[in-house]
Amino acid sequence: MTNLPAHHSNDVDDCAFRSFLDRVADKWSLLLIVTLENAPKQRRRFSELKKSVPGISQRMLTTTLRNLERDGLLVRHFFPEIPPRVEYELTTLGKNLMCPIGELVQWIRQNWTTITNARNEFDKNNMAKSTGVKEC
Amino acid sequence: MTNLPAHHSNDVDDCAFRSFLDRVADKWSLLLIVTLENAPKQRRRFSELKKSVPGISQRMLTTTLRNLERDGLLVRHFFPEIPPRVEYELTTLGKNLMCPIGELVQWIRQNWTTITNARNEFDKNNMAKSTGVKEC
DNA sequence: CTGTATCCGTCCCGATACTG
DNA sequence: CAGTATCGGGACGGATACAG
Repeated sequence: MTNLPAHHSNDVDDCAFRSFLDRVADKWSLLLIVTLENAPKQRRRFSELKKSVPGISQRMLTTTLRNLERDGLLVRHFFPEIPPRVEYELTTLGKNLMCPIGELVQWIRQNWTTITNARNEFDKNNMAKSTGVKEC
Repeated sequence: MTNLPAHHSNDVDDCAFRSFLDRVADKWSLLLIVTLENAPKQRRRFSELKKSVPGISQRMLTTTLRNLERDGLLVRHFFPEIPPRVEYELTTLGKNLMCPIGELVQWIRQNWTTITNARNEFDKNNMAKSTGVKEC
C-alpha cells in the first residue's frame, strides 16, 4: 500500500525532496498548519495564530507564514481596513497536506507516553549523559 | 477510531507533544528512519547509514541515532568484534512510526513539483526578497 | 569500524524598537 | 493590528583529530 515508485532508490538523495522536507519537518510549520486546520472558519488572523501557538515569536510567525505561503500551502487575505486585518487560510494543497500531518500528530498523541517512558528508562541507564533535550 | 480525547483543545500547547515533535520534525531523524525502513534486512551499519544519507556528518549521525535510540525508536546491536560492528534496527515502535512518516514522504514525492511551481511563481512576484531557502 | 572530543563558524531565533 | 528592521546570544552542525 505504501510501496514507493519503482525508480525510487534506497538512498535519500533527492534534492527537491529534501528541500521541501526542510519545510514540512519544521516545528512551527507543522504547528501552524494544524492550528489553521482546526480553525473554526478555516481562517485565522495573525494575532489569533500568535495566541494559538504559544511560544512562537512574532518574527518566526511572520517568517513561517511567508514560507508556507511561498510553497502554496496557505493564502494570505489582506483587508485594507484601519486597523488592517489579515486572515490566513490553508489552500487545497495545504488541507491536502493535513492528511499525512494529521496522522503524524495522531500518532504522537497516541504514543508519547510510551516514548516518555523509553526516555526515562534510557536516561536511567545513561545517567548524566545529556542528550540536549530540554525539560519543560 | 481516530477521535481525539475530549479534553483536546484547539491550541497546540501540550509540552510532551511538542517535545516529541522536536524529534520527529527533524530532517536527519526522518531521513534515518526512512533509510532504516528501506534497509534490506531492516538493519544497517553505521557506515552504511552514513553513505545512504548524503550530507550527514559523523557527528550528526551519532547524535541523531542516540536520540532515536533514547526515544525507543531503534535499537543498537553492538558486536564486540575487531573491528567492532554495530547494526541499527527500528523497533516495533519505530516501524510503527513509519506509517505516518511514509505517507508524509509519499505526499512530498507526489506534490513537490506543484510546490516547486508555487515557489517559482511566488518568487517571480517577490523578486529579490530572500526567503532563506537554499538553492541546490 | 565506530565512535568521542574539541574547536569554531554559521545562522536560527528571541527581544526590542519602529512603521503604516 | 500586522507587520519590518536590527541586533546579539546561543544553539546547531561541520571539520578535524583522536581513541578503543
